[in-house]
Amino acid sequence: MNYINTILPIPLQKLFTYKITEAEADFLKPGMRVAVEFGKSKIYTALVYSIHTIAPEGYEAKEIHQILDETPVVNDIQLKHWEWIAKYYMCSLGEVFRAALPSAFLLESETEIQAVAGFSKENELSGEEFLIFEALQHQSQLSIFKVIEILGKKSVFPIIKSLIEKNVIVVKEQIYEQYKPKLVKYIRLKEEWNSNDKLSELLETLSRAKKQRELILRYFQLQTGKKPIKVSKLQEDSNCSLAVIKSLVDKDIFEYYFIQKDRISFNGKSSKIKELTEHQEIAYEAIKTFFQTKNTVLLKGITSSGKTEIYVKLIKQLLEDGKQVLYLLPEIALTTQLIERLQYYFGEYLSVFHSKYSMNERVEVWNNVLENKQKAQLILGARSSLFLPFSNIGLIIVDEEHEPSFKQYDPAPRYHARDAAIVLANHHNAKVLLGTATPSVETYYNAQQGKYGLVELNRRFGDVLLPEIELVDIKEKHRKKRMTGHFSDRLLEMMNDALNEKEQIILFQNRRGYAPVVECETCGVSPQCPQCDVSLTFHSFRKELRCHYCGYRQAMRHNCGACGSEKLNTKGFGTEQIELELGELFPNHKIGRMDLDSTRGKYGYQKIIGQFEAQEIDILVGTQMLSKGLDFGNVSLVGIMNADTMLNFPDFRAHERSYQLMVQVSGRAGRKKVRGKVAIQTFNPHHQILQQVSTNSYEEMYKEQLDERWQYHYPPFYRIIKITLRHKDFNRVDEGANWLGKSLTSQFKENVLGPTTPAISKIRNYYIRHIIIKIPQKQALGATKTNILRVKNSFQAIKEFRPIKFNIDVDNY
DNA sequence: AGCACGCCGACT
DNA sequence: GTCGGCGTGCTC
Repeated sequence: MNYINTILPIPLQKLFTYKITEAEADFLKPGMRVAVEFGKSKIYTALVYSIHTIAPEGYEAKEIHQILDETPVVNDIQLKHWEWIAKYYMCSLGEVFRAALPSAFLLESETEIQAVAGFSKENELSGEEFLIFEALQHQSQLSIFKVIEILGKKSVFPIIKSLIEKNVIVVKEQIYEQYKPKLVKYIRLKEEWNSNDKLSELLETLSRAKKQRELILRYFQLQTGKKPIKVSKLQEDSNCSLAVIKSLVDKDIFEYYFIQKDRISFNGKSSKIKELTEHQEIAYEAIKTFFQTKNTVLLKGITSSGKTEIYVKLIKQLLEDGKQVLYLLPEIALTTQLIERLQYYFGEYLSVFHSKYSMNERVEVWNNVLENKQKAQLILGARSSLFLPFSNIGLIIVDEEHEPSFKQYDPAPRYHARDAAIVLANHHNAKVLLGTATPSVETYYNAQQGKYGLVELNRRFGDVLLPEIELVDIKEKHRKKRMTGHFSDRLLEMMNDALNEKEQIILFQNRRGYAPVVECETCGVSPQCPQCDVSLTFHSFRKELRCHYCGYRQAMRHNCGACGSEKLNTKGFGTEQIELELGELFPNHKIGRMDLDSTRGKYGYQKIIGQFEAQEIDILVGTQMLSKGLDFGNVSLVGIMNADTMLNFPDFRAHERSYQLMVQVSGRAGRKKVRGKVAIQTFNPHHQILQQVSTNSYEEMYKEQLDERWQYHYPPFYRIIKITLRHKDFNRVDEGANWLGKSLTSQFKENVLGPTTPAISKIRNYYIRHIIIKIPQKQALGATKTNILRVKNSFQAIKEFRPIKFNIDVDNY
């Protein structure tokens, strides 16, 4: 007997064994997909993990339903990498599988019912059964969804069951492959007309059809280009209707044919690579030298120092060596600006992989990488492109290495793309280049320790000076009544200067400080979300209150829900309000806003950037999004509205993050020619991080942060694993968390923190508890994880605790 | 994770 | 008396 072990896209640790025939055993290889029945009625896409002849004990293996691939869609290196991810990040292989494959590869099954021919005892059916029976007389099959619709209720299964028993219907699983190749319709002359002397004969026959004759002539004109002719093109050029073309096809003169088209195609020319400046050249050589002895190199180059040019030169060399290159960057930095720039150099080798791409587009990129096609030699993508089926990577670039968005938080696998990339590169024997102006403390530590090579680039391109940073004390400005709304007189003065010079301005308002909370002036109560432990935020656009955690919304009310007072005040400020204030302060200038709300949709965001680039917008207000990868030549002033909200955020990385964010945002100022200016408004200008930002002292910031990390047992000295418990019943999570806390403490002693209640203690009606486990460097990581899993098992053996949702997040930073 | 099975309350 | 609530246990 032959069997396969398969990975199913579910969070279960085990592999599942299915029976296959001998022929199937010969055909199947690890990495191919099969459709299998799982449970009573569900069909899943499973991935073949191994093929063997060992019969499982204790149960009878089911047969597979169908083989879905001719050749593997996942290769051995990927499987090895998945196993590392599952083990390191403490999740199941199934969860990695689900995250890795484009959703179109995970086919969906849908149950359909069909009538059994010849059933006539209609009077034996109940009313509802009859409804279904009758519907099936008009349609050959019905989906369960339709049945629900017809009966107007959710629990239709008993009725379907009874109909099956009475032999009225049968159930059929309909499987859909979601990927459809895109076909383009072309047209050509039928073979028999394809010679010169036939042409006159042809025109003769059509002597009475003027339009058709014109069309033929136009066709010949187009044909001289020797390229296939699209139907749409012919139609457009000839100005004829489709009917004319169709009648020629009907007359057997033309025929249609189809060519499978890639949705993502590049049409343009690539061009020569720019010469590197002297400093870039030195950095480039240093990187190459390090690569001889180190697998990972950190390129620490200040903003606007031209890191991209160095990447480009490295990529070029790798491509010439016939290697694949993966260029990872945070989603928000994946802007058209950068894509265009790289397309300019590597057009025909480049594919982009992006969550905003459609399912079909993603499958195409996947297949191109799998087949190692020319256009998939360089992949530009966000963290999930790590899962593409590379066979021959030579280099992985992780740009903006410090970006927190490289870490996936939910759902599992909770992996960090930078760290997973380093492991992936090892599997490929490839190199990793981490690039950033502001390395994360962990990475810089690794570089200092000699684990990574370190290359610095401290000159801006064209030797433009770093922006001049000014701290504005708004506490004092408030006291002296020099504030207009949220703007200090100093910031306004600088803005006026810039506008007079016809230069553009970026104002940065951190998302954390976004929430404009409504508060009653009489009793101090502000409206809360009924499902989460947060205040609702006010959105003036729709005059409503919203919860950012669950999406709950309600109309803005005019009196306080607690005391009835009509004195409601909006506290806090967000991008929206800044935009409003700007409208009053600068009525003659165009103002744009960029945040999650204003950039919905695939192009919403490009549109705003486009307008700003074209200098149609003078002042752009925005959140974090603004700090990444955007390059605007005419921006001379950057204003940070309030630096304190981010500094005071309760997280051991708050200071590091604030530093990074402020430096990145400041980097938007004065990228060409003139030296830019940055104004940072704060209540606390003596804060050491602000001082470090204004004097550009990364080293000092790093040392200070590292000291704190050492003192308080944080990474890179200790590793952190965070456990989250969630349940709708407050007492149950509370008891569960206490039990778990005790149990873990008996294992790991003082290295267990908590259980703690997070600042937002309830989301979507689920109460939350956190427990943090710190792991000293000398403590074995693998053994620690095994121990944690053991405790988890005994936790879940207690039946009151079993319904509590249990998440493990390894390296939750 | 889904999903079916099974055992208790509020309705035709 | 049924419908439907969600606790429990299993899935090759």
